[in-house]
Amino acid sequence: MKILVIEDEPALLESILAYFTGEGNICEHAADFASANEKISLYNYDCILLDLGLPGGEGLELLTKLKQLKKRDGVLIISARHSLDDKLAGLDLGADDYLVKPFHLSELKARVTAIIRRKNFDGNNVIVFNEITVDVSAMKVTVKGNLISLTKKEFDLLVYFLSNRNKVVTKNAMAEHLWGDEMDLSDDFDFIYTHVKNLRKKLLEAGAADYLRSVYGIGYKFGDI
Amino acid sequence: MKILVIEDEPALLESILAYFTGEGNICEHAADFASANEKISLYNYDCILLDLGLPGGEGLELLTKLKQLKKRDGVLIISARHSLDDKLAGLDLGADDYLVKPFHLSELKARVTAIIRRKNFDGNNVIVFNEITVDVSAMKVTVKGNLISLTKKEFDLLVYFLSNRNKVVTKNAMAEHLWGDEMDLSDDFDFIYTHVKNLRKKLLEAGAADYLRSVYGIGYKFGDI
DNA sequence: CTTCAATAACTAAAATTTTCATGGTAATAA
DNA sequence: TTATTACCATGAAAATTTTAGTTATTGAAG
Repeated sequence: MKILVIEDEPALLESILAYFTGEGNICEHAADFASANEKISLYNYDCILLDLGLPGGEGLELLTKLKQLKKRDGVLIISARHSLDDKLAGLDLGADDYLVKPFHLSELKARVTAIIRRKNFDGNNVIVFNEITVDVSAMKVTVKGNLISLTKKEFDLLVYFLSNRNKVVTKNAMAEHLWGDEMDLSDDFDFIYTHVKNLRKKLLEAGAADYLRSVYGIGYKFGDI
Repeated sequence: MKILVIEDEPALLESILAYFTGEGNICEHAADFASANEKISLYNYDCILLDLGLPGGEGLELLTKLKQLKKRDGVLIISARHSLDDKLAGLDLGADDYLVKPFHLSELKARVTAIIRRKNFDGNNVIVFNEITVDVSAMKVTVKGNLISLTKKEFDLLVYFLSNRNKVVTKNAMAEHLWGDEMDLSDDFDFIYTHVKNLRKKLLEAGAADYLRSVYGIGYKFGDI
């Protein structure tokens, strides 16, 4: 999953990033209002971790902005104890949850997972698409009931395709989702073809129908044939 | 196991903490209402030891709070003799057991163990998984009926795997469970591999099937092959 | 002092990701 | 139509990352 961490305290930022990256997520971060504002305007995230005490601006404005932009990123407010009012205001402005500092990283993870599941998978952790099922929390994929083994990139790719089923997804969007801002989008990331190929092959070999179509010059469409 | 000790008398708190930590549990503590309230809201514990005579608030409210939060932490009330009514009220509010001061630590431990067993293992103290059985209270593990000897970490690891069988558990989650929040989760704790390896080896040597799979980049999965 | 478990450090092995080379296919324009 | 170009598919090698396995050090318990 793709997560944006907006936090100005370096130590906390680092440990959050290390934790979520270690869990296999794509993480980006912003340490001040301006860069946070830019990130949320330009990109989409599965979940945004928002610390309200930001230098350079009022964190709550970011929530307003998200609403204006009609984005549907999940937002978890990380609040210092004294800013209870901000916290409640944040929920009013559309944040999905809040967490009071200090907290355990596992608690943070649990809440982030809950938000993502609610937003992306209607509260389920299993996506079903014809003969394909994907258990997001257990990282398990079955085709016609048989478990198949995917690498992380293949898995992420499949989840991304499935949460955008029947829609054309651009190569840029895929790259952005799977590699985050480490990826220079001016590069041509041919290696995405390799991952697509490998995923495709494993699905077909397991007996799935050929749901993945390439869209010349744009990207791919995964969905009903 | 993870235990929260809510107690304001320093001497008693210390001895309880020392005792349970010495038993190999992960312990946290709170000495007043506010911090207790925060802890129980944010985190989950296998068992909470709750002394009702707390500065800063009414301890029984914590039970109400737990119920509101739909938490299922075990709760053992540590009651001064005179507060019999509170004690009974506590049981009404969902506490699992009570213990009148003064008490022997061994008595306390026995009750805590009983609560945890009831909550986590459906009243059994034995987890059975194919040819592996784990007696949680006796810390005994058998494979095909033969007793094998595990160290504390190996044992905890096995119990953790078994209570998350067939699910991918991340290295972070394992670290959090086995070492609590003392562990800096932004470190890479390679030594966890050593414990995994030792556990794996002992199980295999005792004739168990190879139930433990590593999940590249994420962690491990213990379960049916 | 000895022993054993926990941790650390390091090397080897394995798995994954990326790069590279090549051939094919679709769009575009002369 | 055909040449040209950009794009996609594939196989395999290379690079990187992650895990396994060894051995050494620390620290506590007996």
